[in-house]
Amino acid sequence: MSPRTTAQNEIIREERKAQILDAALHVFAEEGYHSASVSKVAKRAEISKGLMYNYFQSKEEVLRALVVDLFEYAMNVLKVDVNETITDERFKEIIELSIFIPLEEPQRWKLYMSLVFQQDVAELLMAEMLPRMGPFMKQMADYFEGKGYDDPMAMMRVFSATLDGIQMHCLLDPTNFPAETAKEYLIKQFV
Amino acid sequence: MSPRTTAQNEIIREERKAQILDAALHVFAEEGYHSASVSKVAKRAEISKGLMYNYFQSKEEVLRALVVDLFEYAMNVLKVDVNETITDERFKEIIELSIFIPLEEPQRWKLYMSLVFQQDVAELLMAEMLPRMGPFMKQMADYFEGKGYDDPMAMMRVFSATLDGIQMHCLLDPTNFPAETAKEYLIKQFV
Amino acid sequence: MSPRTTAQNEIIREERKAQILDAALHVFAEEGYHSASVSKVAKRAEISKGLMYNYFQSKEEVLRALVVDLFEYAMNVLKVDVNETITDERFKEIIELSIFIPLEEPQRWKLYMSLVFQQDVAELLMAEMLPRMGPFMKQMADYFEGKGYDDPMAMMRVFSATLDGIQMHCLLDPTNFPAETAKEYLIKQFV
Amino acid sequence: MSPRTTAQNEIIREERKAQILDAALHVFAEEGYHSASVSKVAKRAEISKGLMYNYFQSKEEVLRALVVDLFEYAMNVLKVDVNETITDERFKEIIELSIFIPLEEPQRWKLYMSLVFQQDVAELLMAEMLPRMGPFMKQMADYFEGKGYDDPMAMMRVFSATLDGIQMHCLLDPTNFPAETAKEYLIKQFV
DNA sequence: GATGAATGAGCATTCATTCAT
DNA sequence: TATGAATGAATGCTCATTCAT
Repeated sequence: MSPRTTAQNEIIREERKAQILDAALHVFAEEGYHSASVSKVAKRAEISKGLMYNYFQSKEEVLRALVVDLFEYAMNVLKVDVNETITDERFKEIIELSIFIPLEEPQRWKLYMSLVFQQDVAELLMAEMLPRMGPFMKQMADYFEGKGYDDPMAMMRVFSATLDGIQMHCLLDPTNFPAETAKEYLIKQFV
Repeated sequence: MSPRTTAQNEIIREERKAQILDAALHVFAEEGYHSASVSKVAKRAEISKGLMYNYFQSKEEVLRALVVDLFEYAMNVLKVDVNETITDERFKEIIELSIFIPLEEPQRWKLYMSLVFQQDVAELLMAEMLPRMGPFMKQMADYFEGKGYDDPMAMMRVFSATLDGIQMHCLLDPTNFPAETAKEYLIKQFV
Repeated sequence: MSPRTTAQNEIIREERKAQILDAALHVFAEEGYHSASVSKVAKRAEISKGLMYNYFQSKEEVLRALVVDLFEYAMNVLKVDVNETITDERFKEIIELSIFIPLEEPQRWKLYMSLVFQQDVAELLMAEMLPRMGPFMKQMADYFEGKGYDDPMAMMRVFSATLDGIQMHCLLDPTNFPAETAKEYLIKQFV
Repeated sequence: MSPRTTAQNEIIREERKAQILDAALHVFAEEGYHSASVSKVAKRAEISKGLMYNYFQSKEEVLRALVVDLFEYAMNVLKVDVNETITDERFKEIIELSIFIPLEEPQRWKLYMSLVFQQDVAELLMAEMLPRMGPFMKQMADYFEGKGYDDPMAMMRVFSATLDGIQMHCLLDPTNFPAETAKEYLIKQFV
């Protein structure tokens, strides 16, 4: 019986991690991070409770990993490349993707939203997110600068806030919120 | 000889209730509804845990009372009168108040925001809020109708979402968020 | 405002006590002594919790009083006179009354039965009951002695046990238990 | 390398369950089901409170298991075989065993008796017991039918009640109750 | 790598009892 | 006499985490 090679182990580990994070995403989103129990996550991941602690040091560590994942996922679907210069066309695309993508994975986004306002968790969240967000925000500020705004940084923040508000309402009431109207409105105002 | 009069008891009860709700507001806002313990609320209110249950049937009932309070407070500070017709001047006022008032009582608003995305709690929240919100939303839709928008209801929702997004960012980063820019932007776009 | 006279107070006290005991009987019987709360007893008696402690030192004291009451009630309905000599006719009457009276106030008897097997309560119960029971048991033993039994005391205890068993089953299943058959059986065997 | 095998775990589980039930039996019997605390049961079982909930979903579930156990134990010691026809000899044996067996494990029986009259618990108890009791009661009714009684079912119930009464007194006062006299009396009357 | 038995601190809630009025 | 606000210890139960295997 030859033992698994290190490489094989690495693959197994990655798979297991993904499995756990996927389970955690659903359970946390459904019940809220604090109410959700590690047992339930383990059960959903079809592994033992003990094994979870082999992969993540604590429940909080699972959350942290989830948040990092979320960010990477978001950057991917928005096709962010922090080195390009944003054109009007590209800006429109960002708006469209931002509004419609959350609807494809509402669990992920609801979880994220629910965390932002949980003071104790938010700090952890921001510690992970902010450094990663910076370049993207800079990029958008540059776009607004090109548009001739006095205070492009401020404009970028107003835009971000507006977009977040619309995403939020889309998530909370996906069937009734007028996403299309919102999209057109955003494009008219900001592009 | 005689015990406390009914009136005296009524006063005590009202005071205590306010005391408990105030404590709960802070503790829930700081730690999130689920993480916060009844013990901590009681300690902050400087009463015994048992007494809390003399005033509220459960932790959830405290939350419910808090939410009702919040709504009434919001309607007051926005000086809402659902029978008036909203003028441009009045609409400007609503925007200004909406942006700056949360900053005066950030705890209240953070709590509210944290609840919206807590799936299990959100239902409870919406059951209390929606019927109360309806008339105000209608009033704003009428304003947009007067402005000649094709779909005033949709516009109202986009406006609400935008405003919520801006309030949210104000709350999360009060020192850096450009509230003044946001206000001017909202007035320019919607009034 | 003249104060109440001592005599008037005494009457009020007796009434109140009866009121409390009646409430306690029902609440204890319905929920069991331990599960029943003093609050509920007070509510049923339509007095304040505090006042209960004016009349009884503790929940246990209420129970004790209830048991004493129960015993007196039982002795009354059985028309016990410890000085008479029991005749066959009288013995038949005791059997009949013993079987059918519990059915008229099942609450009282169920409570009593539920207490007998609650070790902690049973001691208290027996401390109150046994001294009061003694003479009546003696009286019955005398009856069996007259019947020529070798060990009349033993016979009395077997009879008591039999009677208790039948009472118990009557109470537990009043609609189906063949009380009439049981009565006839007892009379045939013991008289 | 590998964790405990399923078989090993099964053994541990069975042992622990027995340990908990044994502890619960004593604690419940001594203090009554309602008064007894889960903590005390755990302490007596020399395990943590938490572990109890690994084995039983609730305090009530422990009780239920105890009752089922009790019944099985009773059927065993009475050597019940619901398919046999009861002879006089066998009937005598049932009487003897019924009187003397409770004395060997008084805790078990006292617990059982204490539950019968605890209205809320009794339902649970009967739901478990009645379906199991039925065939045995039928068997005894058949015996009385064979004896030529008019209403063998009624006779069976009178007999059961008598037996219960005698068991009850035996348990409550094992040192003084004339068990031998009772046994002879029962045999004389019913066999 | 993997299990699940085991822990102990913590939770929301209840309740007998006290006491200022 | 009468009230009910107030207490604090106790209750049934949950759960993140540890650890022997």
